[in-house]
Amino acid sequence: MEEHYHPAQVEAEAQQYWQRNHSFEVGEEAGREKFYCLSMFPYPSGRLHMGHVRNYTISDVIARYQRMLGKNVLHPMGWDAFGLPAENAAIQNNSAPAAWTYSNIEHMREQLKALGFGFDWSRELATCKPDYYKWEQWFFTRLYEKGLVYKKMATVNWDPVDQTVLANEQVIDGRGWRSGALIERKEIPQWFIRITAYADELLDSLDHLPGWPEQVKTMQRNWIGKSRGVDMRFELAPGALRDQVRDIDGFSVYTTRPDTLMGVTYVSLAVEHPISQALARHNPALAAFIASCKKQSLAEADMATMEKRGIDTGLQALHPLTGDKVPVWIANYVLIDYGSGAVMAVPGHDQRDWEFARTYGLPVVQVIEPEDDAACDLERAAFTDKGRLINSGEYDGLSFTEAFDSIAAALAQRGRGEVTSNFKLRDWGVSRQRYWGTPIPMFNLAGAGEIPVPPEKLPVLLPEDVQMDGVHSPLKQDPAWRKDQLDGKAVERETDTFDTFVESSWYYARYTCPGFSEGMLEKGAANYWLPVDQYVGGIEHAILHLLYVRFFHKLMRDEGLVDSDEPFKRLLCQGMVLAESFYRENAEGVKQWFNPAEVDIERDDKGRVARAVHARSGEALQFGGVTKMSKSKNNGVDPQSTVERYGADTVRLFAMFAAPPEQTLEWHEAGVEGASRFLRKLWKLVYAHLKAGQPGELPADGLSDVQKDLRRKTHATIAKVSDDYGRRQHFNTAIAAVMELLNEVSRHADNSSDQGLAVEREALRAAVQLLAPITPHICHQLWLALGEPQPLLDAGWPEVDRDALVVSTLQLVVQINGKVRAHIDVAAGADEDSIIEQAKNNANVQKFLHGKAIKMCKVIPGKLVTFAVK
RNA sequence: GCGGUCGUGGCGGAAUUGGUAGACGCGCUGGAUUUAGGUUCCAGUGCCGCAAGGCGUGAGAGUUCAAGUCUCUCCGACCGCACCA
Repeated sequence: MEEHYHPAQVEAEAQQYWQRNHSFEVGEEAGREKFYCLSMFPYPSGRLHMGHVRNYTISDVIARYQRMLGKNVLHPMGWDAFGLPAENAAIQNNSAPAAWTYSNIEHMREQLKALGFGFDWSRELATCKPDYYKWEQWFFTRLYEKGLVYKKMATVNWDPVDQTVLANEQVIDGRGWRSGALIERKEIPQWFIRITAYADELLDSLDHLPGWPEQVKTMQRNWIGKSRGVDMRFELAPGALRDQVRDIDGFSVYTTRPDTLMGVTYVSLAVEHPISQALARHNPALAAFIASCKKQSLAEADMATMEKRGIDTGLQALHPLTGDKVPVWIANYVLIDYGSGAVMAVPGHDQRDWEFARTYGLPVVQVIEPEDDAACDLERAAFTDKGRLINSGEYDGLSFTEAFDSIAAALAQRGRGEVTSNFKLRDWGVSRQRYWGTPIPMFNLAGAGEIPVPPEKLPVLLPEDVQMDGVHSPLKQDPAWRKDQLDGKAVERETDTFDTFVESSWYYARYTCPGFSEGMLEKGAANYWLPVDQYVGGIEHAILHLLYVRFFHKLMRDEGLVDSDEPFKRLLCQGMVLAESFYRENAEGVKQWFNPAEVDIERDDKGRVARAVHARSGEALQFGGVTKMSKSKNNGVDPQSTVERYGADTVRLFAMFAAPPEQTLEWHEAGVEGASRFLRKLWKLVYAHLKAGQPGELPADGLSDVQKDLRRKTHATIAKVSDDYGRRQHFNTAIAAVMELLNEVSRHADNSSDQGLAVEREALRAAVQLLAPITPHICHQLWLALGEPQPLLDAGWPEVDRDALVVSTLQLVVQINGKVRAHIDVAAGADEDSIIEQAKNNANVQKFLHGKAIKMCKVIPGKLVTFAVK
């Protein structure tokens, strides 16, 4: 064994060993417990970032730990290869998205290998390859046959100058990012998958996912947004304007608060509502209002925070119970996609309606009063709590529940409404007007209608050798590509491509049989490995991706492809990676950001940052806070250069040590150095241990107290670390526990006897095994150095020797009125009375008990003795 | 705006079931060794105080013998919001 730790050499040797032995290539083994560990596959953006490193280190640690427990572990990797950035890069570099993507994959694969992740590379897949997207296309046509796919008009961001559709991301302050033109909303026909048909199941089966974080399940529940309410019908009142909406005689409204029905003072329609559209054809003011709304952002966050505006249509509707006339308005905050695109406005009891009514001078009527002493002043705000009805005629005095039922019954009796459930969840629009994606496998017919592309014509190939003009999709620019024949008739190919969430909704299943050419999934393999036992990925995917995947799994189940109901048993959502940011402001107030690697920090004697200075120029810089690593703040730390400098094990160790996985992680160079220092120390301890001689057999008894203490620490550490890996998934505390163990080894070094060496050997052997999932390279080498016959990967997990944990005395805390006043050592088996006696005899305890009456005295076994005195 | 999460020393964090707040690491201070493989080792380090002790987990209240942990109100930061992935 070398005296000094040389990470580059150690890591190259370990990686060569794994590669030579195909250590991570696995197959189905009947009768052996399997474990499928999956991390979210990366978008091949060009270089690995620290978020990737964190993600894959977490899943690698879990996979290696499960393997050491003896399981058959699948840990695959692939590429989420379609998407917008490839198109942008292609334009910039004047290359094709495919070429750019493939070269990024090559580079990133090497970066991943350098980090020593134990992936089964034989199963690697890329979603932009026809043998992958072919089955996605096939599956879509199956869904079409089942009626789970349909086409409808939907809104997109339209750049009127470039004549193209933009993603929300490409709209900045309401303008196109290239043209700078004011963006308009435009309705175009698009394909949808009927996720709402599975809304109830997606909601209900959340209750059967104990391995998912509660917050993710809550977010999904709220996103699905099931509510119970009443769907009711407002007839239009007779009047002059009725002619303009001749074929429409009313509209429906959904509300979860039918108890407030007597407080309705107007109704509001969405801009896209058929009545709004019809009236606008005759009314220039309405048309102008609608046109101005079309300039608004599509993003819901903007919709919710924008100024609420509206316009009176002049039309009136009839209240479904009283028959009173209420004015019909058009308002910019009414969503066409939720409910029926119309809302009944109750300004007294809905804050948004209240603000709208205040702005436009509409009446505010109170129909609910508080049941408790809650504040209710309709001059200041709406009263939105549930309460008791007033000013509601025959319903006065009813509670929320009573009023809900009575009013719903009255509406039903008149044929004006019924109790229904409603979902916030909307069907999944999968059409994208872009080139670099899976072509949607549909033929559009000359007149109207469409035909799914038959299986023998799949895949619909995406041409890879294209020129990007920077604005339009090459598919849409190429009339020849569109043309096809079906049964001798000319048909036209759909030129839209799929949302990339479609590819990422089933890749986990395809990993079980990536080369299968006879179908989407090979059932034997899929059902051996699925469901995934552990999924690891960013919290930013908590809703969309994770909901679409769950939906797809159920679709595949109903197609007979998989047996399970849910794709992922256990889910871990890791936090973001942050770093310090530094900038200098120039005379125009423009900030120039400097990478932390170029900044020297001067500290005061308390260790606080006193001054930050640009290393090369010596210029003073401003501190921009600790924020998410990003291009815009130039605070990304490059994994590759960090690996080259410190080694992969150090990078992995720091990533796991600096925070528990679900929290944000602050990347600090000094912390990385600390991790590196620890690995050198570990190496040195093993080296010194081996130099001291051969250990003897570990004797059954006759150990010194110091030796017993070290054995106790060793086995307590094994127990703690196993729990941290398996149940808690808190790897930072696992590492801290091993650090404590090694601190004890170096403090109480007793390598002068065979017996002492044996105890030390046991501790070091355990430490190497316990760290192996996190720092596999150095542990691989140290394990060999310790002369172990089996490779570490398959050496198993250390077992706790319960006998080593036995203690003869315990330290208890003595509290008086909740304050710690003494520590006492008591015999392990002591009874309560003698413990209390011993506590009372303690000098400091006596001082605090003196002259006081003991009101209460209690022993919490193994922890403390507490007195309450007066 | 809606939904979710989080606020603990100079910093990252620990405290797992209401029971010793600050494990482990970074930084800093002092000392020793060595000036070459990004040294190493020892001691100290929440704040106030000579000490006894007091104070202390974003702010304010509450429950309890006991609250970082439970409840309520408020403040701040972050994530998601359906065409970024």
